[in-house]
Amino acid sequence: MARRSDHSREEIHEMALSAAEQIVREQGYGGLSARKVAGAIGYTVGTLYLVFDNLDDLILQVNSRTLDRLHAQMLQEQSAHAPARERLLQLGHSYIRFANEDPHRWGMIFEHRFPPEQETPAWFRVKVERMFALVEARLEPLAGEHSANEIAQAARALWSGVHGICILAITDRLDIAGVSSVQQLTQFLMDNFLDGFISGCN
Amino acid sequence: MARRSDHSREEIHEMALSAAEQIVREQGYGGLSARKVAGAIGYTVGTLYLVFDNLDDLILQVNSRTLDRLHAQMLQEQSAHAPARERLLQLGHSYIRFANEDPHRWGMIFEHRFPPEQETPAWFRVKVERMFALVEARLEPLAGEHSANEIAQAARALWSGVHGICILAITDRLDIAGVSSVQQLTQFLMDNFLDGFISGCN
DNA sequence: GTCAATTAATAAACATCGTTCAATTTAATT
DNA sequence: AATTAAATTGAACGATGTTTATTAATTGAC
Repeated sequence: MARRSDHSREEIHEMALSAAEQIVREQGYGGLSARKVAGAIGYTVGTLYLVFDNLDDLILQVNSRTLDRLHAQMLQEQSAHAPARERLLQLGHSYIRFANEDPHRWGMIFEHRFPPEQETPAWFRVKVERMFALVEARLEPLAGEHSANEIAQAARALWSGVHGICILAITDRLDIAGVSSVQQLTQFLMDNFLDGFISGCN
Repeated sequence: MARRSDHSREEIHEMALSAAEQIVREQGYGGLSARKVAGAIGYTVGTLYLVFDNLDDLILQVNSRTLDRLHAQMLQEQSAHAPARERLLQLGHSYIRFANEDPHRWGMIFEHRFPPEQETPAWFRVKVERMFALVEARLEPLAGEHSANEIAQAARALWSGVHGICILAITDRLDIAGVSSVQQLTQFLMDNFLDGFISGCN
């Protein structure tokens, strides 16, 4: 096994992903290109294709790591002994903080379209599911007599809502400015939804 | 004023927008290119740049028309004499139906990023605002003693939620299939949010 | 009716993009 | 040292957005 440089295939793989992440952070999804990534790690384009199937593959792996970091941050920022409702709010705030600290990297998860007629990879869905599971877990102790199905539905509805606020705010489609306004709007959505869902008056 | 063909500048403008809309409908945002649009109307790329500043300009104008159609459809599908709460639900269903009937054209409104350091055009914000205004109007009679500010916030929170469900469903990030499931989830979100907001128990 | 001025439209060019692949350089094996 | 196999390159291909010099057609003046 001859190799010209000091980098193994795995090292190049890792270097490329890191370089791509930095490019996306600074220049966004649209600023990412194979040649930029290759240049940043001191190789040529051809080498990238030894390690990735294509750019979509590379992007997918960057997105995978972003989803992992997001999940880890949401987990870590939970204060273990707080009441469930507060922890639910914390999840929302974590999500928004994450998106706001690195909007391009977060955004690429949703900007990137899978090639036509190639469906979303199963492992990708799992990582999204994992996030809903976090919400479900905090929702459960609040759900009273709601069925498991309803809890699952509530988690999806609520979290889609948080995501909706987040993406509209970051892409400047809501006319609100600053993170705190977004946090506030999210809290408003969650508070009212939870009041309704917990149904203090049924 | 010499002209070679039978088409005025305005006609070419209109033809290009129509062609672009069809391309986007069939092939999505990523399938749109200046040469495709030019070819579809029997001209070359150069001609397009006589009529549009650049591709971003063309896309912006397509998006503008999509927002207009969306707004018109939401208005038209309101049954005038239904109670406010039902009309609110109708707005949500209209939105989802619209997105589902032409997901690519709807999606481009949100996929397209304005060039860096060029902020969102004011008229674009107005058209988005106009949609929130529709929601606010239906929310008002339900809002009881809530302030105008709270109503505005509720409209934004609620509609971001509907949008979030819609975009996650269409980009296949929610594991739900079919329009009716999306409608159902939306109704679930709205019902619970409204129950909370109207605050039957304060 | 002819000519000049003006505009419509094109075709070619540029830099960049994703992707492929024959050619080359390096290291390991014999 | 010669052979073999892998690592890496660089050039090529077609497509992209955008610009511009050139060509073609029409108008207005005489």
